[in-house]
Amino acid sequence: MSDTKTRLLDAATRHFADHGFYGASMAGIAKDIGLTKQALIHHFQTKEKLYGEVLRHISDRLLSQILRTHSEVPGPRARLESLLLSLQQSGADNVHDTRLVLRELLDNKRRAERASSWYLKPFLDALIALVKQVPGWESASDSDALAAVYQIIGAIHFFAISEPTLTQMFGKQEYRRLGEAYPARLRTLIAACLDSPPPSP
Amino acid sequence: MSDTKTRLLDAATRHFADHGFYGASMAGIAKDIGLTKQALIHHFQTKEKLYGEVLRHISDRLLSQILRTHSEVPGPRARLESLLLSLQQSGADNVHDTRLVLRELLDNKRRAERASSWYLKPFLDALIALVKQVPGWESASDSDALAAVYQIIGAIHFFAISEPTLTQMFGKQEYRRLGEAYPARLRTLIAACLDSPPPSP
DNA sequence: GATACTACTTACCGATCGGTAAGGCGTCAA
DNA sequence: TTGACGCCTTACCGATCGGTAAGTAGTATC
Repeated sequence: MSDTKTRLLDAATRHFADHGFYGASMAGIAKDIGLTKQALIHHFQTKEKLYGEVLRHISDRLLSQILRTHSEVPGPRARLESLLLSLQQSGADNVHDTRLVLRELLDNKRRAERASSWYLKPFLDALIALVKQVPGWESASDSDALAAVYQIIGAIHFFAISEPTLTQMFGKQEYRRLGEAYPARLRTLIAACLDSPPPSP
Repeated sequence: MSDTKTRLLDAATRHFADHGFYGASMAGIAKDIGLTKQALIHHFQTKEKLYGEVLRHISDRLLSQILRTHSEVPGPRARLESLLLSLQQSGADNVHDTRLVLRELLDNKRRAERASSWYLKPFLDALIALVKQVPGWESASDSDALAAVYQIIGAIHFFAISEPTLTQMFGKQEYRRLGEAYPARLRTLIAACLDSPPPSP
């Protein structure tokens, strides 16, 4: 991919994350790197296609990076924990991506199907399979496994998008402390979730 | 408040939750209840003011209802649990509200300050104070208390907005089971969070 | 040197946006 | 009967939206 195209894609990711699909304008995205709207259209044809490319780009980053680098961690439980912690780290590093994922979830109409067949579904499937390998969870239903892991994902994503709000409410320093305390608490949260498997049917 | 105004406010809430501030149009909101755009403008002057009224309306509902009805529950721990569970119930009953809150968090620019001084701040302050009354948490810092409770809120809100996506991914029946399993798991999550206070300084 | 292609520009289009102006209609008061 | 007011309409405005058309500069191919 050409350098210009990559820079356009990055700018688009930022704008879509900041203002949503409707709030972001083609002209604004292009202007961000000193080009005109038509240069952007030249590379991506339509706004919808541009948005699709942005999503695909994010999906590639998240799924390949996270799912692959943890396949060698020994034991389902350790692997699950490592995977979720790196999801948190990834969310902290790439806030724009997380915010876009959340926006996708909120736009439940025509876009919900895109989100499902895209980012969340394969990810959740992998997590559910992993949970059911953890001792005590072998006979758990899919919904129980999903419920357990969904709470953790919620805790991760919600925190990831809250940086500006929390910073403003409690100050920069307090937020920094919060960011440091969070992974540790997340680890105990994961442990607690996995230590209390659902009653066997 | 007149009946028409209430209906306009409800329609606006729905549209803002579904499409965001920029995606929602004044004409579309008004048309939803068989009126013209100018009737809507007549009642609320501008789009910004309408949006502000929608937020205030939601804030009133959530804060008064949730915070007040649980002040009589005995003991900080039971009160905290009851409060969070009713937050979950409220999120399930009023999905539009939750989705609007999440959108507010995502629009971190000029709107973040509104979200903080509005819905989350008093709510979080109350929760932090409550956590620090729980046995074992008396000497905890604000950030530790906040981190603990923020995970739970994240788990609640993330699940509340996921209904359409989860339904589509796993089917209606599976989602129903998930919705039934969630409060129970939430209770164990809360217990786990409060049972592991941070190390005293 | 002609050709063709990529990368971009300016100029322009119709549609839609939020908002203004002015007026019609019903109700209530004087 | 008249005037004032609330509620809502049609008509219209400028700005901005995404997208099209046509053309220009640079570069590589032959």
